[in-house]
Amino acid sequence: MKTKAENCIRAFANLEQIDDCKKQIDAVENNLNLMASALDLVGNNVRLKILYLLNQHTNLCVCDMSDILAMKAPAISQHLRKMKDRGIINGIKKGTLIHYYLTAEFADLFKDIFKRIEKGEVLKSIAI
Amino acid sequence: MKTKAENCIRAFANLEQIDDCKKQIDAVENNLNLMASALDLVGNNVRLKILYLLNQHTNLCVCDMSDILAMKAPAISQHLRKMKDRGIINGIKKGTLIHYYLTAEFADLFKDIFKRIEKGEVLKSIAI
DNA sequence: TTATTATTTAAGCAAATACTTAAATATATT
DNA sequence: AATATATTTAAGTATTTGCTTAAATAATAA
Repeated sequence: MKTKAENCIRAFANLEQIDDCKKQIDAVENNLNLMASALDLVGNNVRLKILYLLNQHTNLCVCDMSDILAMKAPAISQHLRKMKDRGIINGIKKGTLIHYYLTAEFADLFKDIFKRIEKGEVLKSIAI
Repeated sequence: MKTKAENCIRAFANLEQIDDCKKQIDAVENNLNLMASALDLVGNNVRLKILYLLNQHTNLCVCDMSDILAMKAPAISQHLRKMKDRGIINGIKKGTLIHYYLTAEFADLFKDIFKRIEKGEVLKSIAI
């Protein structure tokens, strides 16, 4: 059944297109939410730097990263927990240290992004 | 010159690695910030849905999207402005309507992401 | 002109975010 | 056992975010 337009009250509104769009979103809504959530997780200065480092080093601990990024350990730890909870990184205990590493699935999903970062192929036009 | 470690005070800390990491980040810091900023912009439920729609339709106006996503027009408008300010979308006036569309640069950067959304190839492991 | 529709802007607010400091926990060393 | 180091957790706070409503602006139609 076709749902009525609530906001587009102009006579020539393309109600069929609006309806099609609703269906298109519906069909992949869960994927869209998952992807948005993943992009949001990675779309943070500190977290992206951590991930960039972990993509090249597999034996970094919290205090290493704390030194590298010039931030307090709890701040780093909280970012790491957030990423670990979401399954994009993992850690193994080495004595009192914990070495963090990227999960294979995430490393694969973001290998192009990392390449672009190295080549400077980010959006030229984007203004922060 | 080698900078001293502030947080890693353990005897066997790998100061050279820490220093290398600092240099690696330094070398691409601007790219990292740009990319994080772009990912953050797109990493929002509503904005990603808008972009997904604009990737398939080039003649949607604010009130269309307002209907499709069941949100008030100002909310949509504010998201659009944010994306327009950052140069990933643009709009052309058609009478009282404004048709929004993706910039070519953004459409190219995110075509893989859109494909993944359609195929359901998002991170399987990620938990929202 | 007046009325209508679409859009933007502004102001206000609740929720989320990212840091801080201080305290708790875990492991290793003396 | 006592100390030291690394990490996490908890609590507090300032900033940011995304929505809401109401008002302003723009363009068209009657």
